[in-house]
Amino acid sequence: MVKLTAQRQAILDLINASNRHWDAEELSRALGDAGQAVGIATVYRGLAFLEAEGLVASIQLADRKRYERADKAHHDHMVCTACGHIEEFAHATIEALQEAAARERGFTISGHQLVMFGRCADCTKGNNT
Amino acid sequence: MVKLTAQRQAILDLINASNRHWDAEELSRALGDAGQAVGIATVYRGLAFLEAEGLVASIQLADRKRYERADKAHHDHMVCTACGHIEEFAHATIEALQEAAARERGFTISGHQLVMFGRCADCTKGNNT
DNA sequence: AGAGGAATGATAATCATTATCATTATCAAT
DNA sequence: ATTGATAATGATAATGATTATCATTCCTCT
Repeated sequence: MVKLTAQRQAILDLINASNRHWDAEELSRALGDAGQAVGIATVYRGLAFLEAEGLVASIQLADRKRYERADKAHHDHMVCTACGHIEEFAHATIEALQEAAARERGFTISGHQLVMFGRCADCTKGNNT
Repeated sequence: MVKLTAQRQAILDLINASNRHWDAEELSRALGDAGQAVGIATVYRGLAFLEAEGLVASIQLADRKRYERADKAHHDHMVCTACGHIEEFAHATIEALQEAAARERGFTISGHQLVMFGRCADCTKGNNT
């Protein structure tokens, strides 16, 4: 079984090269621009594979799924509804309380997602739409 | 401007009548079964209106949006990935910590969503798929 | 070199949601 | 009650992200 193919490696490299939160199409386009064209279907499959292997992480937003590096400590996200900026934050206490709440209810949690929506610092000041 | 029409009232009544988390199609089907047929497009528009008015609340899951009563204290959700059961939980401390984290970063939060995924108590015991 | 199995890529299909548009209902003023 | 303006409805088409299909290509092992 092959697995980490050239295309998947290219996707992974691109994600690892920054702190961006990419969607599938952005990745396909960026790879094309870099001379390493990868079909959109392959990008989707590659992302599913990379995520299953724990090599990339993702957040499910309302409209699309976005992927980011996995080699960071666990964190959650604040999404600016004005400019799209995504900011990360980690909070050990919140994590611990979540787990406790799940345990109390007999839930075996396999994951969670906390997303806060609002206006980032810049947009709060600048009065963006 | 009219607003709370018969169809919207019917949607609202149905949602208020239980603790279920409905998606648009379930609502349309249930209304049809109850002799009060409402077109699917009207259900979507009605839900958007009702949510904008604060009359219903929603959670955005990976695949679809689900609506529930708004006349409950704020709470978050645990979703069972085996049976689909949705359980609610409220945690004032988590809420407060979230707000503090946002404030620290200059974020003006307008909302948030915390969803935990895993197996509910029954499915953990019963070994469902 | 050839076979078997997996990955790729172009494209069709799917599915939730939104847009379109003709028709109908509602409200206010006559 | 009739008209007119405005908004809502419902059937259906369109959209957009994601997944499935399938012929072709690529590995890897023999």
